[in-house]
Amino acid sequence: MKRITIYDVANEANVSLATVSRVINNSSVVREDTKQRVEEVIKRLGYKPNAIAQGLALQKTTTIALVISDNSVYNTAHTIHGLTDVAKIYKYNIALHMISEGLNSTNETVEAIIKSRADGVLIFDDRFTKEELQELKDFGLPVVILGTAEKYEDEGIGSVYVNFEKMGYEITKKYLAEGKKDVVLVEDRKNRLVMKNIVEGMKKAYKEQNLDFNGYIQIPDEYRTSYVYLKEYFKNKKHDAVITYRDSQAIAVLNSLTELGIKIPDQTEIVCLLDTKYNAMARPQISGYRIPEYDLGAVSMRVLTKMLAQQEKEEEEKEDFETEIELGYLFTKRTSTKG
Amino acid sequence: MKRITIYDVANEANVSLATVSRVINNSSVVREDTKQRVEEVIKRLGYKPNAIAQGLALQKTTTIALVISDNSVYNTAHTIHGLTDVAKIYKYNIALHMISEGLNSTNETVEAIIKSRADGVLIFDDRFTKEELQELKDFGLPVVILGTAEKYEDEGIGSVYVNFEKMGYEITKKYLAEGKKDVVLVEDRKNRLVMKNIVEGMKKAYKEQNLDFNGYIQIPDEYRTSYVYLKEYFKNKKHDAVITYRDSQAIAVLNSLTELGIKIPDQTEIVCLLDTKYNAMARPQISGYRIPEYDLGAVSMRVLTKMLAQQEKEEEEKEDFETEIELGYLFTKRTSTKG
DNA sequence: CTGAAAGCGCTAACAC
DNA sequence: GTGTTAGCGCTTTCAG
Repeated sequence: MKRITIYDVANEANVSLATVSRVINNSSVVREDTKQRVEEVIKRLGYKPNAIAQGLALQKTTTIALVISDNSVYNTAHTIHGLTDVAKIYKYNIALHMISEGLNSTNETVEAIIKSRADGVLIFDDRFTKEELQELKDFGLPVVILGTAEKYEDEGIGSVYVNFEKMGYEITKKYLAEGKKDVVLVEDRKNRLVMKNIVEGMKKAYKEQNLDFNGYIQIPDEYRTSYVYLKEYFKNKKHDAVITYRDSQAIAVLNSLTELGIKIPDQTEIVCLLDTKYNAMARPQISGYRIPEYDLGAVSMRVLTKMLAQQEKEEEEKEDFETEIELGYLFTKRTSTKG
Repeated sequence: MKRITIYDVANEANVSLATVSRVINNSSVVREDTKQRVEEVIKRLGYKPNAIAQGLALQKTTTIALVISDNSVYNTAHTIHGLTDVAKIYKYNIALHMISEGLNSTNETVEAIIKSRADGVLIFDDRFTKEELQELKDFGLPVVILGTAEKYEDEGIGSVYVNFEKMGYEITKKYLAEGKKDVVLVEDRKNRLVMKNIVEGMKKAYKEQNLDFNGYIQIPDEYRTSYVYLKEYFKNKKHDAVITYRDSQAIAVLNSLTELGIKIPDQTEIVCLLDTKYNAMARPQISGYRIPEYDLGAVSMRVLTKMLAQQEKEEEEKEDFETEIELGYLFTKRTSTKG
């Protein structure tokens, strides 16, 4: 299996490999006729430049390492779509690093990324430690964290996120203003950091009314699905409003309450913070916050490419630009809520 | 930003770079004390072997190109999970190539994969032409196609799939045997090849009873969601059973029928061929075929690694093994079907 | 406008 | 056991 190299086309076209290199890179001024000749040979021989060799010579791979966790992979499709679309525009390749519970750690992933000599890193996982992120930075890799609202500003790490604390605050405040004092949040064990943010927002709203928030429904370990637990839970507890993060939980709440004969939204309202099409398919339809998932990916990739471009520049040319971007969200009222 | 190379550690440890290479590759017999010394230096300097340089020297990258289409990405999470888990075991990296409508073609993707010098290719998209697949093969790349039942045997291309034709045949046959002669299938425009397979299976079942199948409900172009169309459609049409491919369509059918006052499953039964957790959340719960999505990824990656291992062997040592693997499926009866 | 040659970081014979 | 050296395929000065 002999693969065509730049030497082969140089020989065949009676030019030096430098010239071939020039035509495949559209660089400098190659005389039109020799360019034509070389291109003809390239086509005839089916030559494809070896990106690995280019990577070695140029000291850059034009690939971005994308880190996803086995938790997040189940709802990152739109985000990945956005991110790959932008990567395409800037001609970056994507190396997928999946963090799979029990199989590999964030630590090993950092190691793998560094060895791969990716040019930058996009992380969709909130379990990386400061030290691990620092290791990437020390290696000269721009890093963008996606989806969490933690502040990394001082670390020089980019981040693109939705402010779930604010979301939790706003929705709770609204209910409290309506005199509904019993607003609860259903735990999502797969997304602890987001949960923490939401809880903080809700607490803040309660505190403003001089009330204590203690409506965090934690699902005990022995329950595989929240549905099973919730169905039991709601037998004795009534709430003004139930808030969930994931669509499946919102639907579980809906089903539990409906089956217990509780009227939605009259007796209890339901809101899902991470809206999906499935919320609209439930009956009654579940209200939710639509977050810009595609943009989450697209914007973070764009921030990363900017950081990469910045690296290339001379010290005095560097521009200042935003590396922490908060994305908006939009409440979509459906029939699981009133007013 | 000076990065540590193998020379740096060789100097620091007072050995040649060959020795360093030996210890990082655990190869041959390096004396224990020099090994220790080298490892100490590697650690102290924070040296990480450059996978790009290794790739150039070894003529292999230990990366697999994974092709996913913007259509399939929305329901490939489990498959990707399975596939990355196995890749991890065999220490393969994954390069993600997303085919995005309008942004890039299968053609360009083939080009990118070849340039990247990936060692093998996993394709989760049914739009590649024979010529494109051939081009990959001509370059010496083992290819495994994932998810479609087309036959590539003669092309020496692996494939791992679920037999949807059989599924369509079986479910239809069952209904016909019960005397229910009006079974329909709802179109899914995003998955034409699968649709074709299902229709063929259903036709076969009808033909065996000397009946003609003409229950393929095609959604006109002007309808953005099947729900809108179906709700109108079912006003005048009653069927014994409605079959869909995607969960969202099954739920759309369920909602349409319920809202029109049609009793499920008494008047019409609903079956979803690609079962998901959302089917279990609908009320009544939708029956469906559970397909082994995780295994689809895991098995295809395993087949690919076998093909890769085979390449390494001498001609006479090559073993024969299955490169076309049909995965099973399991019908999960819920309340949208009787009997 | 084009060619010669050095170098990117590493591996793998081949010596010693 | 360990060192020397010739590539792997490409880019990029530097001459001409």
